[in-house]
Amino acid sequence: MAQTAERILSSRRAELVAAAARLFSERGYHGTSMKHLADSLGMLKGSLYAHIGSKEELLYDVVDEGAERFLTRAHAAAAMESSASARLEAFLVGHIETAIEHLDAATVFLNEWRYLSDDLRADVQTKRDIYEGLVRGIVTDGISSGEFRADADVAMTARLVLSAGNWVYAWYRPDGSLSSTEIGHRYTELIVRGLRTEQTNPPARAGVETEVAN
Amino acid sequence: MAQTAERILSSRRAELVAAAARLFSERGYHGTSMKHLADSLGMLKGSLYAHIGSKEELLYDVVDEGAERFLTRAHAAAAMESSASARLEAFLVGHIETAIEHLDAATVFLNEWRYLSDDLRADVQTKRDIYEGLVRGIVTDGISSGEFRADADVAMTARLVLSAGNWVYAWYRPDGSLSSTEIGHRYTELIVRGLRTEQTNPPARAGVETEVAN
DNA sequence: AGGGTAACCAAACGATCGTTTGTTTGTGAA
DNA sequence: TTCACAAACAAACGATCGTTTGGTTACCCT
Repeated sequence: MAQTAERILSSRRAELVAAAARLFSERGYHGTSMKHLADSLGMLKGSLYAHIGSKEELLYDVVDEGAERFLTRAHAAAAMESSASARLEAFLVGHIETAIEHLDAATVFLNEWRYLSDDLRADVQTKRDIYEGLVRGIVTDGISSGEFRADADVAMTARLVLSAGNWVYAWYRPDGSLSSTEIGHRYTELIVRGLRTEQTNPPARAGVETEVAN
Repeated sequence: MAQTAERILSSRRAELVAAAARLFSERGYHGTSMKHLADSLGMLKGSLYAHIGSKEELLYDVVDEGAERFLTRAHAAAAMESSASARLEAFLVGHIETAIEHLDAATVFLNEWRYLSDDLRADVQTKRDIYEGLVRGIVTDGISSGEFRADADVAMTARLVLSAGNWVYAWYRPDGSLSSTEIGHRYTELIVRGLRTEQTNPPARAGVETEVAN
């Protein structure tokens, strides 16, 4: 990838990418003009081209930055030496923490990546496939270890986890009462509880039944 | 709403809206020009304005059409006289069937509605709030009837259901092996299993574990 | 046969699009 | 003091943007 060298050398360029992430996430890629971007940085649109090659290159940088962040956290979660439930929780919590900490880049990664040209989009697609493979691997591990139900649908379970995480950007507001960690924890609880085999269910059983109304 | 009358009278207009739904879903609202739209219909861009008032009006029509479809199905599901699990399944299956049957409008409804001007977007936001309220109502009913765990998180559960349904557009391909009904059914199973109180768990317990396939 | 009308064309409007070019400024190293 | 270099300006490029205007078909109703 050609722009790695530039990215290391230029610090001003990183500011451009950060500003682009914010604008692309708010107004969309096609809804953001180079003048918008230049205005937000207090310069003229032509001056941007001292730092970048094209508008699309900017989009790729934002999207790829998002992809790399998600992948890094996911690899760490998948490599943990612990139960599948714990790894699934680490995966989902990591995903949601990443999405919220870098909400702009995550939003662009999820919404605007499809406007990349074929070559660049294929790059991103590869990373997305790897990402989904990591979740599926965790679920598969949980099944073969007996931790999860043997008849669990791996693909659909992985999709449910990703759906929960990927939709956070659409409803999360920074002033909400739940931390990103707490959100991930609660989602995981909901999902994992339905995945467990009976003997691994949490013990508190009699206590629950006393609270049943009706 | 002013354009209802026009919508009834003109059939050609409906074709414009349908073409706009397809293009907006593929290229995004800002990525679709009036020339794109006119080309797809074999006419000149200026001629479009015999049928519509503005490009944004077209976006609103597509988005609102999507919102109304989701709401209609959801009201029907919520009004069913059956268990909360059954209504939750009807809701989610209805959502996913609607999303897949009208994939273009659903995609635009989910992705492009934020580009509406403040007034029109507020209209849509109201409908989204009602929609979310319907899911929460079903979950709340399930808790107070004892069908769902008393400590279930209503807001997060509703969000999980909506996340699962809203993300379908992002991965579903018509050539896939699962029908929309089946997708909704499997998601519901995953979610509801984690919601149930213990005594309402499905009976088949020993038989499940023999079906190790996947 | 004539009037109405829906549908569309042809041409243009000013504004804005992403990008390029040549020049000027400020700053630190030699 | 000079040189180098990064950063930004000033101005323009052709293309395309959403929209408007005035005129031209073709068909239905009576």
